[in-house]
Amino acid sequence: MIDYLEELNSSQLAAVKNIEGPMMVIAGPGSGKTRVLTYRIAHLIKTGIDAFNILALTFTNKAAKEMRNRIETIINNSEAHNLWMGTFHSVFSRILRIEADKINYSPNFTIYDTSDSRNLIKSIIKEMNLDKDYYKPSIIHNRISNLKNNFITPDGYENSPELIQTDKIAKRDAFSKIYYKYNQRCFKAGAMDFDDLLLNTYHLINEFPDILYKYQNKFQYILVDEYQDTNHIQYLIIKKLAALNENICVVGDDAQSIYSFRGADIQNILNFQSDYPDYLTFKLEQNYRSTSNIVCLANSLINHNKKQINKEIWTNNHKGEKTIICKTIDDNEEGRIVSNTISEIQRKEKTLWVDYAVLYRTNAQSRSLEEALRRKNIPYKIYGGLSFYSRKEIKDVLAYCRLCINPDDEEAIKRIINYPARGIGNTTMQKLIITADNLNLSIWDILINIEKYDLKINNGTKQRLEDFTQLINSFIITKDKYDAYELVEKIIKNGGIYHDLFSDKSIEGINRFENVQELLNGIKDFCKNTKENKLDSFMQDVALLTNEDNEKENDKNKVTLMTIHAAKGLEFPYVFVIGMEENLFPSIMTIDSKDGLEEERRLFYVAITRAEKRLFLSYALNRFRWGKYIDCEPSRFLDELDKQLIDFNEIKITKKPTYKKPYKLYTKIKKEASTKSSNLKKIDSIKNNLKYFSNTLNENIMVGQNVQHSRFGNGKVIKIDGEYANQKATIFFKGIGQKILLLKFAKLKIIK
DNA sequence: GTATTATCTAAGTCT
DNA sequence: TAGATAATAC
Repeated sequence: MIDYLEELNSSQLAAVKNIEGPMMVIAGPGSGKTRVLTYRIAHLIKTGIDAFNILALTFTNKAAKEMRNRIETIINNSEAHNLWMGTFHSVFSRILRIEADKINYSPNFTIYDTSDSRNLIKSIIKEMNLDKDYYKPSIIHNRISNLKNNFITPDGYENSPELIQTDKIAKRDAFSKIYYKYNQRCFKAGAMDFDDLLLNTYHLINEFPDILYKYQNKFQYILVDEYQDTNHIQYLIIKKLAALNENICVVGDDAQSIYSFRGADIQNILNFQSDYPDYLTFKLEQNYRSTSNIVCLANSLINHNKKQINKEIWTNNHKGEKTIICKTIDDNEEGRIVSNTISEIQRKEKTLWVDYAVLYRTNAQSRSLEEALRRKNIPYKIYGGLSFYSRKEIKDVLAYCRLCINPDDEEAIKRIINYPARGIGNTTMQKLIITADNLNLSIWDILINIEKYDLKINNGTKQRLEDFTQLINSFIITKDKYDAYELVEKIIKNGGIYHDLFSDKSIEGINRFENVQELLNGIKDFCKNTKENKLDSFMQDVALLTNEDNEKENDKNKVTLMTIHAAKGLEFPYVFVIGMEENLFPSIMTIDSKDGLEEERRLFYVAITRAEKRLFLSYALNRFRWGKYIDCEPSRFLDELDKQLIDFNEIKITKKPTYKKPYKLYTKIKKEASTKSSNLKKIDSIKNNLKYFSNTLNENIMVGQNVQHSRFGNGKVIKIDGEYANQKATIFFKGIGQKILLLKFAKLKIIK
């Protein structure tokens, strides 16, 4: 057994050993916060507290998983399995599924993700014939989400002249009606959105004292990580749950609060102090992560913020190198410089790729980076952006699955009632929705009793609807007979998805097919690893999954590309923060308000403090944004950094290559080629361009070579067909078999 | 009702 | 620029 208490410094040890009572740990970046949390939980269990009685709320599911594993090794038994540990959303959805009947939901309720919610709002706006210039789904949704997070129901909204006035001015008089309808439709569809998971949990424990009591007794020890990023509802729920025992430990850092847009409220830290007057504070101020230069640089930045809890972050680590700020001509050059620098350091210092991270303010910035890294054959992985689970083909398959579990799910029905095309169009769908809405029933209720209602549809359409109902029913009937994998396989085959995807031989089509295959593989793994291998179990938290939750083995040693938000809690030896420009970072949306600006500064603080050994900052004078080049100015944050800790422009600006930007060239060609124009001259010139393009990107892949593919792993090239951009390689992958891949999309790396 | 093409419009961070 | 929507032809 590891003697865990030996590995802590005095303040960490004090925080770990203080078992009873309310306590707050203020933990600077790199100060061993996760260590304190894991050791504290391990210590609780070691002193005889039952793991069943511990609740730990983390910020990501990945963090929870890692922590659980570490606790398991520390305490050397499997008791850690009994811990309740996860994000607020996943823990609360688990409680809600157990207690669903109390609030008139089925335990199999659906979780609507952002796009489900927005689609629903969009159709409500359409049904109400509202002016879509004033009623934009995303704005309405944000507003609803904000209200929910501030605990304001539609009725509460109606009672607030102030809120009503705000919407009146914005010409959104019908807002409260939309809000009301949205809730009603979610409920009827047996669905909760992300905010409902919190709100309904609050309702549950607020209105059912026996349930509150049950969980108060169960969760005798509560730990909350990243407390600075909890919102008001989360605060209220924790407060209620902890009220009986008051054994609550919150861990956070006000300087790293970066989620106010999601309702996070630093006020929660102050509330904690007034709620539990006899609380104890532990400050972790020693940074073990970064060089002293980086720690001082971060301090010099964050001192510009007015709102702060007093603390002094310091380190014993050696000085290290200065931070480099690099000016570049445009975003493409920025990408090139970053990738050149990475490969240079990698060559000199023999590091792993996983030691590098490139961080940015917005997801859109990843593109120029990707291009540069690919050109240098540097393996990378992008986090965030379009998640695997938000791809159309994946959502389609999951919509079938959702219907099997909860046929009332309106968004799922809308998604697939005509996918694959079965002749049920918009008009029919509108009739169904309106009838259901009028009768206060779900669409499925109408479908299964279609004879009973006068929908004014012709017999052909009616037959098609009946066929659809029959199809879904056939899955529902057999859903307990098969495990999740078998059932989804049946759905894909019988539902016509397989046929639809398989017949599409375009590049995108092949890609979609592969994605569905990957989903199936994921479900197969799930079935192998759990006893509860029915579809119900698989679907339970699928809406709460993110890309990080299904990390692949061969993704491990890669350069990380992610937003700063996503990088919270992580650390890397080498960190690049790109796009240090006004209007981008700080974002243009925040520069008008002091609070907004302070939050952006905290965000930059988070970015800086991810770095262990070296930090590189860069900005471009020109950036391709919103379809055109715009002039940029360096970020004001750069001026706020201590100049003594910085070297400007140490990286030499590489000579601009003479070729045009391949990406642009390619999209242009794709567009031209698809217009089927038979202008010979044009095609000729396109061919020449493509030749150039494919030569630059494919790095001369030849028969017999060993190559690496991001998904399939290592393989050998057997055959190459086609010309230029249409070049296809037949490759044999170990353990997977033969695949035909289009070279320009396959992102192959030659292995020597 | 469906598939294709032309036009318009928005543009952030995440569970 | 890219995604959504409107317009058009089948």
